[in-house]
Amino acid sequence: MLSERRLEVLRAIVQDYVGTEEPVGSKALTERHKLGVSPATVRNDMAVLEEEGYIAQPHTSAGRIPTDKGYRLFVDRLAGVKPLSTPERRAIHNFLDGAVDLDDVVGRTVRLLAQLTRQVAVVQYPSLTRSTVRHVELLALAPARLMLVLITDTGRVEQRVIDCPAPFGETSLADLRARLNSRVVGRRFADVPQLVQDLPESFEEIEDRATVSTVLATLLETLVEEHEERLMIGGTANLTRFGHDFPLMIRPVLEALEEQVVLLKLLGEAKESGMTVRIGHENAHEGLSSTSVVSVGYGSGGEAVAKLGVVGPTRMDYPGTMGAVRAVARYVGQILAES
Amino acid sequence: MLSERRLEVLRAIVQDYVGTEEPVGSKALTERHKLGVSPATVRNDMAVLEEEGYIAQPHTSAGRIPTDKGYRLFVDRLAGVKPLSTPERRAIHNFLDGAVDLDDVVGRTVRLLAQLTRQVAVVQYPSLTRSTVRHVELLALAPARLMLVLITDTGRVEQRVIDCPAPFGETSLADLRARLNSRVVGRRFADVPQLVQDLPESFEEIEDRATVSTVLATLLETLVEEHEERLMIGGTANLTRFGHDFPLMIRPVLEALEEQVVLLKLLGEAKESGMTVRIGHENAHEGLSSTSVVSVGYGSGGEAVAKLGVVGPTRMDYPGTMGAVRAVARYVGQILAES
DNA sequence: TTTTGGCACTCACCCTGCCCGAGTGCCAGC
DNA sequence: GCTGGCACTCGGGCAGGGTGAGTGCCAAAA
Repeated sequence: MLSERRLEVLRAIVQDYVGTEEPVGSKALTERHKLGVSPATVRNDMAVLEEEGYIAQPHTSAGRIPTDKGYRLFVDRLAGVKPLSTPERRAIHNFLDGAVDLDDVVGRTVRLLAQLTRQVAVVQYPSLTRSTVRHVELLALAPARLMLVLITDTGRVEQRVIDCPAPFGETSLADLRARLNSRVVGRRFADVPQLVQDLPESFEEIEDRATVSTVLATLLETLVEEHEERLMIGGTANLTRFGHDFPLMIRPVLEALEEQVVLLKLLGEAKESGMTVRIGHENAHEGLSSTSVVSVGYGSGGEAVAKLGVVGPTRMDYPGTMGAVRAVARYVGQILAES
Repeated sequence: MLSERRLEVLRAIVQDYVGTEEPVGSKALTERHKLGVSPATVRNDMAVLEEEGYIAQPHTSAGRIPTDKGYRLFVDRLAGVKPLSTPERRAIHNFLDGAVDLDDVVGRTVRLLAQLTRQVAVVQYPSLTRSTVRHVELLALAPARLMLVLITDTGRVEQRVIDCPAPFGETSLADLRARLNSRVVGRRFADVPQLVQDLPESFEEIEDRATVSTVLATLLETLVEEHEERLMIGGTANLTRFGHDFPLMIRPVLEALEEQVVLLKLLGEAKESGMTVRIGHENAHEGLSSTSVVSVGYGSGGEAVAKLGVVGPTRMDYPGTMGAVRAVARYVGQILAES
């Protein structure tokens, strides 16, 4: 177990390194922080911290920098979540109010987060499976061609074109539309499959049954597809503030960010409730091994419908970032609840 | 007027520089290209080309690199558009077939373009004003709250929540929906304003008129808003291949790419028909002064509904890039026409 | 008039050796 | 257990010399 003072030294190292981006030595530490001990003592403490794997030296005779393990300890035990300042809070409101639709909300959120944290922001669209159905619309584009439009309570709209096996009358269409809606509106998407499974049988005409089956198949497919998970990223220009070695770091990170699958997995791995911080190599993806990901769920009610977060260098201001991420998530939740 | 051989020298310089990314000297030129003259002659030609502003030296006693003006001449007079190879053509088809909706088409296109050109790809969503109306849907979310859903022939879907001044009956709603659709379906969005301007008067109830006005106002607003112009970008990881000085270049470019407004203006400035190539400082935006933008319109019919293109270093393979951009645009047009 | 070979010149780049200073580890003393 | 002192290490910055690609110019050849 590390003594109180050693923890204090670690905290000081993390704070200084985050601020200066340079390895921090014992002398500088005692000057900037009131530790009440001499550099020599700090050196001894540092030696212990290094032995335990919390800090490391880039090379002999350089200062120390925190390791992933060091940041982990810092986040878990040494740092709180810094609440936002009033201007920042006001900025969130100003920025997010006045969004006209879901795309707009997500777009604004991503820009806001990027600006606030000065890092790369990632915002997931509300998940279909955790939303409820607001309306299902069926339009005849041609006699044997339908368009299915799904609208969720979170404002998300999905559409698919369906090629039907046989022409489908306007009456049957209205009928199907009505039955479909009466069954699923207000229900959660996750429950939809079992709510509609007997629909085809309730139609008399054989051709109609076939068409109904096709429609339902498309509907269900729309619900389960991985494609349903969309997200938006922004603030990639902040990658250039990664540090002096950014030319080396930036490429794998950009590549990882381009792979939506990777990002979705990243967010998916985060805890369902509360904030998640994944530091450096804790991230499964190779290219992100020198980044940290701070993510949190957001939603209109108590329940999270999706996640959002930021990706930045492991050397980031954790308290501030966590504060911004949490504040934004809360307010986006409110916005969604209102619309 | 430059002699034939001097043009040939310029072409050789551009080709070599694009390939090697290094200033090209007279000796290397005569070795790699069969110019039929000695290095000394080439040197004289280079001196002339430099005087005319087509090439420049980074510093005394280095080779020459093309200037923006040099690239311009190269693109206009010296280079054709390189047709794609069969595998590339097949890749386009494989990649783009099987897209389920418009988002998917745009997303795949952007990834495809980025991969093919190894540069940053930008794809604009089909413009609303140039599309035709496929359907207008009005849903009652609450007695005095409607959702307006617009569907275009290009598969684009826009929605807006409308707060009405007064409750609106289901009958009136159906009535409005029917009238709206009968007037605008199949028409171009640009024509919608004048097609619906007299709608409010045709309703008897005063309250209904107010609501109808509100709905129409929202509808028209949706059409004209700058917000209607959406786009998607991808392949930003390719920025890391910008050249040795990429750390300096990448930030302004990333910043410019984050500003959708900038990109929209960029595409907007391009010619309506045919391919547009803007080289270096020809781009209005400061941050893009060392990039070139190759863009072209695409659409389902003969008419362009939106544009797509790539952003890359001025030192790019123009013939290849132009070939890829054109080929992709053509095929996306086909896809849209089919759906 | 144009092309060519020759020649002196100019830099960017690389390698080397050097010094400097920040930072360390260790040890003896408090 | 803390502190001050001291020798040691090593990265970074700076100056200097060599190298080579590339140039401009000029006189001779085509």
